[in-house]
Amino acid sequence: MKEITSQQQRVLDCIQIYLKKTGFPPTRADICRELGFKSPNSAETHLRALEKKGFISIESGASRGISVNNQNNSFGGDEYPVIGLVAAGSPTLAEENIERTINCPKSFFESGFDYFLKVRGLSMKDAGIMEDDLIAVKKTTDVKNGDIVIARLDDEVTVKFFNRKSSNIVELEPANEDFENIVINLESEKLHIEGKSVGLLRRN
Amino acid sequence: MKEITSQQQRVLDCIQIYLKKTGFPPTRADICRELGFKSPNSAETHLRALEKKGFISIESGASRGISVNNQNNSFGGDEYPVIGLVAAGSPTLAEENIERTINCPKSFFESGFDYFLKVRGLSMKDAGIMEDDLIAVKKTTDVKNGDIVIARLDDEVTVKFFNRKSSNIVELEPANEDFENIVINLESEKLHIEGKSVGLLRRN
DNA sequence: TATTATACTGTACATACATTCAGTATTTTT
DNA sequence: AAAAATACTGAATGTATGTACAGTATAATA
Repeated sequence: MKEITSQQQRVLDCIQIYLKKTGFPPTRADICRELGFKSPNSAETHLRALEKKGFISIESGASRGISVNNQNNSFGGDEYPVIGLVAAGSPTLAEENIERTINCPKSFFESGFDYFLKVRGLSMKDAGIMEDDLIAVKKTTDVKNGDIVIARLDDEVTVKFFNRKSSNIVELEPANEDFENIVINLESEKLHIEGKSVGLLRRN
Repeated sequence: MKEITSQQQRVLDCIQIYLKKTGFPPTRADICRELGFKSPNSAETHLRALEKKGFISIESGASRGISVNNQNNSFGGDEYPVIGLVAAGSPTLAEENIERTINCPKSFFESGFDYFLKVRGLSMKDAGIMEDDLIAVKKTTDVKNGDIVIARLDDEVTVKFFNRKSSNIVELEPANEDFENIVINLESEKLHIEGKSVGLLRRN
């Protein structure tokens, strides 16, 4: 795959946007209209260049016979970051915390979600959450008792069941008898709820 | 969305298959070729019916101006069937066994996969597989010791660890101390390996 | 019983579209 | 310094394609 020029990139983007908007590829004239060209041959030559470089395929003679060569097609879905659950430090979306990204439909986990969190340890094993599992996290502070939450205590981030005992006592409960409940007095300790688990992804 | 007739369904399927294969919608003539019609008007009338019923939209005057009205499907992935793990009967892809489908990128689970299996029971809970989890199953008989396999014994389908003890003794091991190993003598009993687990999906 | 929807074949035609040819100009590569 | 790639305008042409019109026939509604 040779390098693409900026104008060719504009044409490629135009094709993908048109495709997403209408469901079918643009004609030469459509591309001209979108990008302000005045001759269909402007689009034509760009298409030929894109084809030569391997970015698209053109079905000869067919109207709108353009297909984008993108096997790992990220279009339509989104790239979601995978964040490592480091012992210290919050799971922010800062670039240095992002291990990689996963392409996944927006609506994949019912209530929508913001990122994947890679699990360390077995403190939630009885809830079926194992080491290296990816938890789909929705950023929210609106959590109910029984929710699996991503909580930050000082600089420690953990995944636990949320259980509000009283107005200022919260228990974070593991799902593993080898671990103990974390009891937090909100008056003396600072608890930050990063979000809650809305799903899980495991890849063998 | 009114009900679709079988012929209209064939046309709709044809459009989606064509779209997936080529990247752009078919012409009336293409549909005729695919489905054996001899007049472009056959395709035309079916398209009009599908449009009237809301399954597709047609851009008037535009070549190949067909778009499938499928809000949760503009994604460059595939529809994978979800099959219930019924106590009796094999998890075939027969239509009556398919609970629903999930749209998911082809490459979502590394080695590729064929369908999702909805888990019943807790026999694999220590492996982090809980009730109602969806196991991504790759159809294969090439399994190694330690793989989580989908096995059929007579008409019983189970998910267990695979462990070949000798040339004709296979053990299927649960991951839950409340359950016991299933020892199979291949000479007297018939074991069918449906496939193996290549991932897991859980939606809260 | 009349009417509408379904399910086709077959012909015809205007136009939407791909594609080629002829230019001009700038930049990059050889 | 020559050749090739990039980046356009503008006009022309053949055909790919949507679409309307004319029929035939059966099943489902009203």
